[in-house]
Amino acid sequence: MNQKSALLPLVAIVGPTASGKSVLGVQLAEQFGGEVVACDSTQLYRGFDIGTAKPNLSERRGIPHHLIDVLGPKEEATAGGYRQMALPLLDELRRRAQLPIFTVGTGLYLRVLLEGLADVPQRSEDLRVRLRASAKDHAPGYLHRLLKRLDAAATRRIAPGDEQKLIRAIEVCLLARKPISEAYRAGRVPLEGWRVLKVGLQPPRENLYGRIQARTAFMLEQGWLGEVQSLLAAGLDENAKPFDFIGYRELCTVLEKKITLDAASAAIQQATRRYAKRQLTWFRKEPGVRWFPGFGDDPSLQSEVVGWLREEGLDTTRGAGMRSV
RNA sequence: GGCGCGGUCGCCAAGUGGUAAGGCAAUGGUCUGCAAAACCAUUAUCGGCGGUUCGAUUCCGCCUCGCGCCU
Repeated sequence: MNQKSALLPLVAIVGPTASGKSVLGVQLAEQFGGEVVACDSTQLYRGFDIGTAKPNLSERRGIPHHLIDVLGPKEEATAGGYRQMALPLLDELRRRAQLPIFTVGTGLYLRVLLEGLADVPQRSEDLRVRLRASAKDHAPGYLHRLLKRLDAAATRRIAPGDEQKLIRAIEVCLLARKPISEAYRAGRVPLEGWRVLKVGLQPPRENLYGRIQARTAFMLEQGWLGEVQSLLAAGLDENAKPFDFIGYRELCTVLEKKITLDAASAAIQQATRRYAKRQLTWFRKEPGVRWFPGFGDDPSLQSEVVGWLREEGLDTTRGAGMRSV
């Protein structure tokens, strides 16, 4: 990293879905002269707008938003891929003296951005297909035993039933021709040159669940079902990755007349609650977060956040609060 | 009013005279390239009262609630 460049501030807003990260992000961008960077595995995809809660143009209030709509439905979002897109973007924002404000729904992506990734091969769909096939041909526990032969240390950290993680570990061992735990020991290259300020939104659980209910209804009013219909009408494969996002599968089922819209709505709310719960579990362990107990669209919470960021040395007097700290 | 069937965790649902499967949900957690994913853990004393019994959720009686049928 360039040692001569000053340490610049970077804001990351973490919190569960529907906690108001996007609204707060725009607010902070206006106050401190910044731009919003989505850190969300689903907002990456073009065409999947309503269900992924992308802020629309008027909600963006003229603030540039990045890393939204950058993938087509057939492309694969990955944590490493996200980092590769985010790093040059950060360079650009640094050059333009804009405060980067990440709205983080996908905790893994933020961690990978900040801490880096071990130098190991990417996923290989071919190899995965073969591994899954031979797992079917063998007795249960095959993948677990296979990994144990390749890397006993790694096996201890993965549950025998977690096929997804077993396959990834096996894949890395085979492709890298060395144990994955050895590759991990070599360390990773963290993000440098930025001082990361993490703002955590933590509204009371019951209120959050209420928001989820209201937002689901609102999304449906906004024409979510129609969005799904036109995606399918445009010829998109229903098996494309983004259709796995919360709600899209359910709404496909509604279009097939297999369930009612009300049933879909209930299922969507439930899936969203569970997702929020997992996010909270993840973020609770995120180091260095300054937590605020409420929603990002609450003006009093917003001013608390602004106050905290000022204390941390951010500058609101100019558009670009890019004073070195 | 009578007859029949049935009341097992928030929901669905097995089951046995010796102290209650499973699924879903919920909650907690794990996670270095599918993460809005995947996985792991935890959660009941069987409608109420009494009887029989060494021991009943399981057998008997009464009560209660639900469903169906009949008059």
